Amino acid sequence: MTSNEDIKKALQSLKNSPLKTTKQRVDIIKILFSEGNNHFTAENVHNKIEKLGLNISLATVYNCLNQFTENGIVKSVKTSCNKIYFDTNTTSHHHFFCKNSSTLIDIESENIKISKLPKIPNGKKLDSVEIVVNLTE
Amino acid sequence: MTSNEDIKKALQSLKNSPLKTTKQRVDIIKILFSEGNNHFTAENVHNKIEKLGLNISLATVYNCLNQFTENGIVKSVKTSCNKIYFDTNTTSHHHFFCKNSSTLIDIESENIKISKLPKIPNGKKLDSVEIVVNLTE
DNA sequence: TCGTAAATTAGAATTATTCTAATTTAGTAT
DNA sequence: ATACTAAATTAGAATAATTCTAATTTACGA
Repeated sequence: MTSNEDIKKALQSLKNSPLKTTKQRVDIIKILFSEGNNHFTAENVHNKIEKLGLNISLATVYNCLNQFTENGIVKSVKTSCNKIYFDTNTTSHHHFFCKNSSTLIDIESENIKISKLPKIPNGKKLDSVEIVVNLTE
Repeated sequence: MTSNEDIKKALQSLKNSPLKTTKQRVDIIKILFSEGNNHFTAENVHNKIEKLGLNISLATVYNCLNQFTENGIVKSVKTSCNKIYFDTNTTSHHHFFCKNSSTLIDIESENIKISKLPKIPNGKKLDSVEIVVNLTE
């Protein structure tokens, strides 16, 4: 799929969500989805915004990314480096995390298999399984 | 194993490490290992210290926990709630994380199995695999 | 076009953690 | 025992990522 199609799809998701279609949100979606599947921190996105000469405050970037996450437009990933990454791949998948370069790389579901899961403790429900394969260089 | 034995073992590890055996470190070890395997944030440990009427600064708690981690006396676990937990279980294992109560529960290695791992990207080395099974209530 | 709830914003606040630099201490050598 | 020195402790400042506040602006249905 070309990045143009990705952008169109994400903009459509935005329209289908209860979120209003503002200039800022459209710009942020264009930045997020212009490179295919990718991982961004709020800071990353804000830097791109500044490079493009756009004017969107960091608070808005955080607001948008959080609301995009709540509405299934992006996914958030917590890593061992205390930063939240936002992932344009919203399918169920896992990650490599390179500790040296603080880089995330997707692991598609079919490339990793769990063959045994422990019993879920009483009174709790399974929410999700997150696998991070940590790498060094 | 009784908690007394756990404490003794941990104090022995401290002696075997290059770290000096200070009153503060001994007190912190006693707190950590008095309940068997457990998970603590630095704040948790500091609260217990205050309840016991001891006087150890939060900075020292952080210093000690980090050095204990470097020296294999405890293990650190990062969770999706941006806090570092310190785990008295230093064996290779995984975790349940309950999002509602921010509680960690150990999953012993034998109770979870990965049967397929993806190819490690070129130029990188496998460091560790972390599995977190997220739960809700 | 208006009205209103939602969005944006700058900057302050918060939270967890680390740093700084002065003081104290542990453990070794004398 | 004593003195020495590197390591440890400490209070408080600093940092970093993120969230909050409250004032202003905007989207969009009536």
